[in-house]
Amino acid sequence: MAGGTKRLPRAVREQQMLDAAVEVFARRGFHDTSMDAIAAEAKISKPMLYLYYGSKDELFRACIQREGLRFIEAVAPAGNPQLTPHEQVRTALESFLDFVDRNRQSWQVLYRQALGQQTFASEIDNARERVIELTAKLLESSARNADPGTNFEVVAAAVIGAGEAIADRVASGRIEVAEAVDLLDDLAWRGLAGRKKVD
Amino acid sequence: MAGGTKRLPRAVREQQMLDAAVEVFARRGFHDTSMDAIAAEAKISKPMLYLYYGSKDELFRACIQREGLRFIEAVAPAGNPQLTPHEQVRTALESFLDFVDRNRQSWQVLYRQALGQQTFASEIDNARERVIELTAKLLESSARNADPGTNFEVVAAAVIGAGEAIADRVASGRIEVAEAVDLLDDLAWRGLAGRKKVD
Amino acid sequence: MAGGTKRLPRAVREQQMLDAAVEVFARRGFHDTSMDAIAAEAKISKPMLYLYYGSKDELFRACIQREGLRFIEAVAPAGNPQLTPHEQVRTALESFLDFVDRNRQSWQVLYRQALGQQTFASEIDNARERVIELTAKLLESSARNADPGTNFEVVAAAVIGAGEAIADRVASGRIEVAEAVDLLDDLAWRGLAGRKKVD
Amino acid sequence: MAGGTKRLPRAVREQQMLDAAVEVFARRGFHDTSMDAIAAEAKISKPMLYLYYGSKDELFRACIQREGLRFIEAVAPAGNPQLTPHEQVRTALESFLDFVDRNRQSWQVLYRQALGQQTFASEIDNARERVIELTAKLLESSARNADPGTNFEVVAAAVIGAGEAIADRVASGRIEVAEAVDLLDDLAWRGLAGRKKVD
DNA sequence: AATGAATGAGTTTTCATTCAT
DNA sequence: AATGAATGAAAACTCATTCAT
Repeated sequence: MAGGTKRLPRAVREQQMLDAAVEVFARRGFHDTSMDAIAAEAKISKPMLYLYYGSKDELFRACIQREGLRFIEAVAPAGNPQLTPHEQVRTALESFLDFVDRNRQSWQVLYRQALGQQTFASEIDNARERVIELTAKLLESSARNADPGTNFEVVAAAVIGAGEAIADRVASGRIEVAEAVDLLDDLAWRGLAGRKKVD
Repeated sequence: MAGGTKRLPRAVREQQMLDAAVEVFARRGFHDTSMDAIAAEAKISKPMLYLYYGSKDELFRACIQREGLRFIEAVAPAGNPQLTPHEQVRTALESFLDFVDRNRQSWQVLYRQALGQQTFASEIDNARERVIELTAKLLESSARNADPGTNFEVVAAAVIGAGEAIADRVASGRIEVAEAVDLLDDLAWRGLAGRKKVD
Repeated sequence: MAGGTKRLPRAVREQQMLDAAVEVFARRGFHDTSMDAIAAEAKISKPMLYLYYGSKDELFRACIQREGLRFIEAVAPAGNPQLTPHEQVRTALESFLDFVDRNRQSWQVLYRQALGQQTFASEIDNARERVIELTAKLLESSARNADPGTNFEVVAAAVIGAGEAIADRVASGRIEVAEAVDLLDDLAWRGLAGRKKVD
Repeated sequence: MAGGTKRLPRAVREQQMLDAAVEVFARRGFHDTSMDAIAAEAKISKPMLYLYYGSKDELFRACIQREGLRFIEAVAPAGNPQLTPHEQVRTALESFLDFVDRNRQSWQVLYRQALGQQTFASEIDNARERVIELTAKLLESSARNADPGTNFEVVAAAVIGAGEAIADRVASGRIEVAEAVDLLDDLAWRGLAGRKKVD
């Protein structure tokens, strides 16, 4: 009677499980999260977890994947050709930091942490590289007058890196999204020297 | 009489142990490293480890601390007042990436990974904050003409974040230190828009 | 409408299941065989298996029983009164080893293995005892001139034991049926000491 | 205080553990024996078991090995050149069945059962083959007047097989060692047909 | 008649950690 | 000062078995 034991279609259960997994992984970290804990959180039995995801690793991988997708989906729309290059970059930044702000746990623990989990670092790096590529394209089209030899992918990596650092500050509440966006936008566009005049 | 059981002064033993610990933690990651493995690497017995460091956590903490110090020591000299502000920033960047290049394991696994280890994230964040503060000062004195309201600490965080991202690329051999320094220096100083002309 | 869910008469289903069970038990061993695997092999659902056989143990028992029957059926015809005693024994041997040769898996894994499965040892022993009794009768009538006090059942056990050992060698391909039959026949009839002259 | 927790030298513990393992494996069978049960029987903790033997499989293997050695040691002395061939065979048989009689558990479950444990069958077969070789040599030198083409190894296999079957009857108390020895000796030497005249 | 969905109960295995010497 | 011996506690994973449909 106690609410459990419902027969749910596969797809629903899958999400229910991922939700629980993300939640607990986020709260306690990968290694300190037991399958028992996830099962409990999802209000299902452990074997279900294994039935659906095969192993703890796979489950975590699935979490990363889903969150990665959501992440990309949140940032991608910035690439709207209707906007000027500058606006596009700004929008991307905004989407990014906004996503982090609204998904602090996912960001702080899933993303950051997975990088520390040898086994999954590549998964994360893939997602990140996709974001970097996307960003590189934005930058490329937004900085037409830049040095033609510019390696935009690396520049994008740097910019994303800066964004990540700021994102951490957003996620930990040390800075507001709006302020962060302004700062990064400004910094990216005009650099340190040009914060008033040019060097 | 036979091999082993040498009585070493405390300080020596401590380093011997930390060396071993860093080595193994770096190679296998925090959770996948057993105290057994560290003891074996240090060629001492496990109880010794506990005698000196009390617990695995403390031991790891000690590793972080030492590496953090080395890190700061490597970067600090950049704050040489004899150099122009620009030179100081450049030197700092160079020291930073150089350190990473020469200590890839420490960087990639100890530093990055510790961030994922809930328990130690603060340790790392402390070290990082110190670096950020240092950098903030450098930036502050190197950008005298900047907007007076500029929050240099956050800017520094962003710059360090960019640096970290690039550092990852250095550590994984995807980019050379020299090139990375040039790129970051250029990016930081003139921003995206100013890479030739102004926006 | 689409594939599956055929309604089959009980008897057919039963055989289909036993076939699958024997196949998988033989390939992987009792404990390493999951009900899932059997259901998959039989292309039916697990509950079906339980509906028909109640439990894994019962299912295995059913396998043993069926194979035991086939076994007896293969050997029994040797008891043809038209044949001389010697011929009968020889024929029995031949049938036995021939059965093993043609049912290597059944022999090597089902039979041998079941002996190791505490729970089923008795099942096997029963089947074996039936064979031994059969053999004992054959021997009794084929060795009219033997010591009248001879305990033929034990002799039969020994002979069957020898047969089993040789059967293992047949099943593993280390000896041919024909050669094995000759050897055993000779050995049984004349013993080690009398291996010079003919019967 | 409760008797446990003594510091024992490695060698002693090893035996203590093997004793317990053999005991429990024998009583319950390989798969139905948990490491917990063995640890309890040995009055030590489970980790010790793993420290010394690495895994359940290895532990079982160690049991087989030890029992196999004891087995061989029990039978080997029969190969005393002072005895006549006939005596040697008889002594071997006697040692064999005597060993089984005095080590019923070892025989009935370790030996028989291991054969059913896919993973260990080869271990057992090795031990058995060694016994067969030994026996083959005995037979060869005890049956000088046999057909020169005789494949003694196979004959030995048959004899040992017969012996095993009888051993089972000994182990289950259905026949006395003495009677069994006489019967097998007689059977082996004179065969079924020759059960009238004396040696 | 037939099955997809679900789980209770257990197993092996691994560590960080501590005595007794 | 130094260690071999020992363990409590927990985690991942599996499987026979049963509902609800």
